[in-house]
Amino acid sequence: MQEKLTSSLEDYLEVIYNFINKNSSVRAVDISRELSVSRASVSEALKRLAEKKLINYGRYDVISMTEEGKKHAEKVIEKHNALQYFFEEIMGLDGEEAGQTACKIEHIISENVLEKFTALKDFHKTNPEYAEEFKKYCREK
Amino acid sequence: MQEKLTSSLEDYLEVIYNFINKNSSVRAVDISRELSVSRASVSEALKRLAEKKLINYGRYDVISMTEEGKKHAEKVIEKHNALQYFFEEIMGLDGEEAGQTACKIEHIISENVLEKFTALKDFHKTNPEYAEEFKKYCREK
DNA sequence: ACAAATTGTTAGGCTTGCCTTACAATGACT
DNA sequence: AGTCATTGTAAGGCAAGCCTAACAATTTGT
Repeated sequence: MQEKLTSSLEDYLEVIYNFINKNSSVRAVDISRELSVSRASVSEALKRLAEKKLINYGRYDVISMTEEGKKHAEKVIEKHNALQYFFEEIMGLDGEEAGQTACKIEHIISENVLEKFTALKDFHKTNPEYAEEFKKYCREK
Repeated sequence: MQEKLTSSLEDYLEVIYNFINKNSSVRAVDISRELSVSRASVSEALKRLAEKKLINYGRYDVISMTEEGKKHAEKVIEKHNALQYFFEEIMGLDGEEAGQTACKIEHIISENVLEKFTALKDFHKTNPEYAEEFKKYCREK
């Protein structure tokens, strides 16, 4: 079901999802600003996402997401969050770099790897002493 | 010093480096087989790497690496190894998936993130009980 | 040494993803 | 309603990366 998307299209989808959830709608120009690309590029991306039936969209039309699109976006965001937690809370990177790194890796990891990161997060939450020990180790170097 | 390269060019560089170190020479066709791309694509990539002064190469010529090229390749390989260790020994993925994942992420992470992964590896080697605990946790789920 | 196989290059094509420029549609203000 | 700013689209261009097909150079085998 989950068709493979390019990193770029996943980025667009993610932004659309987040915007709709926050403000209940998105305009092409919002996406363009968020991703720092031209409005023309957004236009193209929307066309491609609509072709793949991940969003509902027609010329000058309101943007909405299909179920398929939502599912896909949620999966990407889930990966993002697991990675962000890992890099920030476990590896001790600052939020900025953790976020940037998560943004790139989220398009790469498989379902299986996501599960591992999620497990690691759960493990860390129930056993915070292990990560503490690692951070101490880093400081002492 | 370290000029930015695309993931693709880093892959070529890595293969060239590994081949030369193993067999003392590389041919375009070796690279083509290793990366599963056409010989034509290799030709283009070699031209681009030579332009960037990472390899020494001319028409029908032997391929050798410049100091700059070696340094860059070694850095990528260092990232690869740190990631491979992480995914295989710490996260418990099988070697195959650990390798594939490392291959993609190696092009993404910063020097800083590399250092973290390296530290985690050292930490894990001196304190194997922490990772053991995590693996146990995974098994019990 | 010469034919056959292998290897490397070139040319031309395709897709993705970006850009700019110019134009079309929409919205907001008076 | 008319004007102006904003927003969206279309057209045309560019680079990276890949491809195939045809051709050139090199190597191999006898």
